[in-house]
Amino acid sequence: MSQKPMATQSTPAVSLPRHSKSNNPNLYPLSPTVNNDRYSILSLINQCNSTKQLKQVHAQMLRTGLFFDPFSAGKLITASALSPFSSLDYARQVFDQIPQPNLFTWNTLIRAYASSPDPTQSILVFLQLLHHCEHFPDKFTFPFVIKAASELKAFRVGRAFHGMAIKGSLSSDVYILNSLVHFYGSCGDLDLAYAVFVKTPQKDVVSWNSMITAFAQGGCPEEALELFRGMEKENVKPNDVTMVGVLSACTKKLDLEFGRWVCSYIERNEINVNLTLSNAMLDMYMKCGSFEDAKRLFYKMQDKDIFSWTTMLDGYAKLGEYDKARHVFDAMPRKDIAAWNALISAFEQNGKPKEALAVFRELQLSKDAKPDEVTLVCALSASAQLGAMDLGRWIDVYIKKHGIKLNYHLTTSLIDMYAKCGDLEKALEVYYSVERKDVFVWSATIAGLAMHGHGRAALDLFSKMLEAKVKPNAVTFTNVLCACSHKGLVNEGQRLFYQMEPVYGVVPGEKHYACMVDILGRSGLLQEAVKFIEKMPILPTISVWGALLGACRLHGNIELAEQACSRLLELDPRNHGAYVLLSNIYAKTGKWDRVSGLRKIMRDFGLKKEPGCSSIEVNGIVYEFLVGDNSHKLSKEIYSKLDEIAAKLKSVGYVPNKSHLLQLVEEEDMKEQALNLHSEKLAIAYGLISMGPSQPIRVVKNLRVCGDCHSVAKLISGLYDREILLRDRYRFHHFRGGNCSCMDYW
DNA sequence: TTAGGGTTAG
Repeated sequence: MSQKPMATQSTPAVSLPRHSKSNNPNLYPLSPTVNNDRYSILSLINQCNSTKQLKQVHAQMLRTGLFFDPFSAGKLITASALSPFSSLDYARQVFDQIPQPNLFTWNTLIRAYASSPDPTQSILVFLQLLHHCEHFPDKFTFPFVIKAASELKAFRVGRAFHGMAIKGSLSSDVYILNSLVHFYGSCGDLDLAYAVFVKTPQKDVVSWNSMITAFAQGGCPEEALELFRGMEKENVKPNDVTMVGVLSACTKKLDLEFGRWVCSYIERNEINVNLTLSNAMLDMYMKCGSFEDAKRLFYKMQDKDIFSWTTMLDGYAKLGEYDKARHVFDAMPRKDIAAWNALISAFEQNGKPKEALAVFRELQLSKDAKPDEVTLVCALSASAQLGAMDLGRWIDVYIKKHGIKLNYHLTTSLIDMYAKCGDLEKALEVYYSVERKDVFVWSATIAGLAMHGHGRAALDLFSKMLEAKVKPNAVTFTNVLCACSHKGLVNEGQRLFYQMEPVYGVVPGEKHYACMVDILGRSGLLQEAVKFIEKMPILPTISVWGALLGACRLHGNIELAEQACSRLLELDPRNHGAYVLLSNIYAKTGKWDRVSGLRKIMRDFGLKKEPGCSSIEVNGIVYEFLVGDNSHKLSKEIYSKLDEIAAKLKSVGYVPNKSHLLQLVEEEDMKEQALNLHSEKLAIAYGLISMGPSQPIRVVKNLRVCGDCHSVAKLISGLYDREILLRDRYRFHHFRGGNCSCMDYW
C-alpha cells in the first residue's frame, strides 16, 4: 500500500509547477493554451471506451500538465475506476501519481473499491484519506465506505464510521442514514437498523427499501410486509427495488398467495420490471411451489441471466426432476459455480451421493468454474454419505493446498466426513484445530462421538460446550440424546430431555421425542416408553412409532409391536420398514403363519423390502455389494474367501443364528441368506483380499446390520486379527480382537 | 464544476 503523496517519481518530467498557487485549491494555474486544451481533453475522456484509449489521454494530460489540475485528474480517475471497461489496478496507478488528490478523487477510489471484489481496499484508502487529505471525509465519502463495511459485514468498523459521521455533523444526511440501515441489516442487527430508520428525518423510497430488504433478509418477512403497507400509508411510491424486497419476504414466508398479489400489484402500478425483478418473481414462484407460473415466466422472459437459469435449474433439481435439471444446466450459456452447486447439492441432499460426486468430478475436468466453499461442503457431505474416505481426504488436502479458509460450515463438514467415514481420531483432530467453535462444530463432534458409541465422551463434550458459553440448539440435543440411546444412558437422557425447554429454551421436536422413546424402549422400559408417548404434547410421528417398534423387536414384545405397527401404518400405509420389522418379530418368536400373512399383504400392496447394500472403498473407488452379488470382477476370489471364513468359523464352533436366518420376508432373500451371502459379509471378504493387513476394513451398510453378520464380524476381527469398522443406518460398530465397540447393545 | 444510498440463486 503506497502512501500519499508519492509516486511522483514515476511521473514523466514535466516543466509545470506542482503546487497550486491559486486561491482556489481546485483550480490549477494553467497556461492559456492548456486551458483551451482542457475542455477538449475532458470530452475525450468521456468518449473513451477502453483502458488503452484512456492511457493515451493520460499521456496527453501529462504532456500538457493538465494531469496536475485536480479537477481533470478526478475525471481521469472516475473514468478509469468506474467505467464499464474499468481497471481498478490502473486507476490505482493513476491515483498514486496525483500529487494532491482532492476529496472527490479520494471518494471515487473509495467508491470503486467498495463495490469491487476486495472491499477491504476501500477501507484502507479511507484510512489513508484520514491521514493525508486536508479535508475531513464528507457526505459522499461515508455512503461508500459504509457500503464496504456492509460487504465485509465488518460490524465494528461500520459502527466506527457511524460515529465519525455523527462527529462530522453528517448524521442527518439521508444517503448516509440509508447506507447505515443497509449496513446494520447486513450485519444482522435489525434493532440498530430499525433505530436508524425511524430516526431518519426525511425518509425517501430508498430508506423504506433498505429497511424492507433488511427485514426480508434478516428472517423477519412479516415485518418487511408490514413496512410495505406502512409505506403505502405514508404515500411513498414503491419502485422496482421495493418490489424485489417484498417478493423476497413472500419467498421467505412461502406465501404464494401474497406473492401472486405482489405480481399483480407490480402490473397494476406499472412498476418497471427489469431483469432483477423478473428473477425475484421467478424465485418466489419456484420457492413457493408454483412451478408452472415459474416456467411460464421463464420462457416469457426476453433477457435471462445466470440467476434466471440457476433458479430454474435449482427448481427442477429440488423437485427431483434430474433429467430436466441437467437439460437446463446443459443449455446454460454460461455456467458459474452456483450453477454447478445447484446440481451437485440437489443430488447430495436427495440421497444421491454418487451422482453428486460424478458432477463434482465433471466440474474438476471443466474449465468453467472453480469449486468454492459450497461445492466442497456438498462434496464432503456426499463422501460422508458414501463412506468414501479417500475422496474426503483428498478434499481436505485440496482445501489446504488452495488456501481455502475454513469457515464453520466447512469445518463441520470435515468433522462429519471423518466421523462418518470411521476415522474418529481425524474428526477430533479437526475439532481441536478450530480455535472458535460454533454450535454446529460442537454438535457435529458430539454426533461423531455418539455414532462411534462414546456416549460418555459425547456428554462430556456437551458440558464443555456449555462451559464455552455456546448455546445448544435442536440439533445438539438430537445428537446428545442419540449418544444416550446408543449407550443406554437412561437417566442422563431423561434429565437432559426435561431440561431442554426450561433451561436451554429449545422446544423438543419429533426427533427428540423419538430419541426418548428409543432410550426408554431399548433399555427395556417399554411401558415407560408407552406412557411417554401418551403424554406427548405433539402427535406421535412415524419415527416415534418406529422407535417403539424397534424396541419391541429387541425385547420380543409382540402385542405392543402390533399396536405400534398399526399406528405407524395409519400414518404411512406404504412403510415397508414397519412390515419388515413386525415380520422379524414374528419370525423371532416362531409365528410363521403371521410371517406369511404379512408377506402376502406386502405383495398385494406391491411393497418391497429395501435391498441391503454394503459399500467399501478400496484405493479411492467405492464398491457396492448387494445380497448374493457376483458382479465384482474378483467375485470368484471373494466367494472362496467366504468359504475359507466359513470353515474357520466352523472350526471354532460357530453355529449360524437360525433366527436371523429365518427373519427375512422375501423368498429370494431367504435363499441367499441360507447361502450366507449378506452384503456386509461380501464387502468384508473383499476388504480382506484387497487391502493390506494393517489397514482397517471400513464398510458402510444402508440398513441396520444383521445380527448374524454382527457375530461373524466379531469372530473375523479376532481370527484374522483385523480391525473392521462397520457403519450401519444408525451407528458404527468397531470390531477388534473378537469384540464390538457397541458391547452388543444396539 | 464533477458523484452518492437500496436489488434476486448457492
